Amino acid sequence: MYYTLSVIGGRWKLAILFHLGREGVIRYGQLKKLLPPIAHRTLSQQLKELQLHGVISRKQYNEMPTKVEYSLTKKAEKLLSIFNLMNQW
Amino acid sequence: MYYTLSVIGGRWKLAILFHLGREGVIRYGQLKKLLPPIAHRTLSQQLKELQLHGVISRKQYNEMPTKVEYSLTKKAEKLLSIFNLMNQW
DNA sequence: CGGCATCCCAATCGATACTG
DNA sequence: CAGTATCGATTGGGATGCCG
Repeated sequence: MYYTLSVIGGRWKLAILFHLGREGVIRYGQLKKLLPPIAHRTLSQQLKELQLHGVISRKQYNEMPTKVEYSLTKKAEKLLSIFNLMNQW
Repeated sequence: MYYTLSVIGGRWKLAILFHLGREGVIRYGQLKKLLPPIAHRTLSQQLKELQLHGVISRKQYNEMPTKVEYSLTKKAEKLLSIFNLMNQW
């Protein structure tokens, strides 16, 4: 319960998870466009925290220019029902 | 969704709602004992915010010494299923 | 007993700039 | 394109003390 809040409780966490849920796989830049006016540093940071909590996964392609894709993990998908309840409330 | 988080997102909000759910009606001092090491000012503040969001109700008795009781509103009871999901997650 | 005001520190987040 | 470092502004909440 407190754990759950610690995972989704950040300023942008819900929005990030929500968009990942809708888009499936998404690149960093795309995500940033969906979330204005989030700051670059802030998005990176929140993504990193979500990774550490194991709710999103990160896939990096070593091309130039860089390409990084994010998606939800299985663990995160179980959160979706909580989001639904929140929406209804 | 963001609204829900804004209501329950405080440092102690979940704990307060949780205890109110278990105890039903509870006095300020009792609640404080259940929540150490919360600061006096902090508890007052969080309770006030919860009131403003309409999830708890406050009943004051004009006795000496003062007596104030808190309880959940109907609105708050609908949150309980969300808490359950969070617990399972 | 419970609420409110004041002061203050720590965590959080944004703006900006540099890196590969 | 994406990540990291630095700095500054904002904010949440803790300590303390006064009030009815």
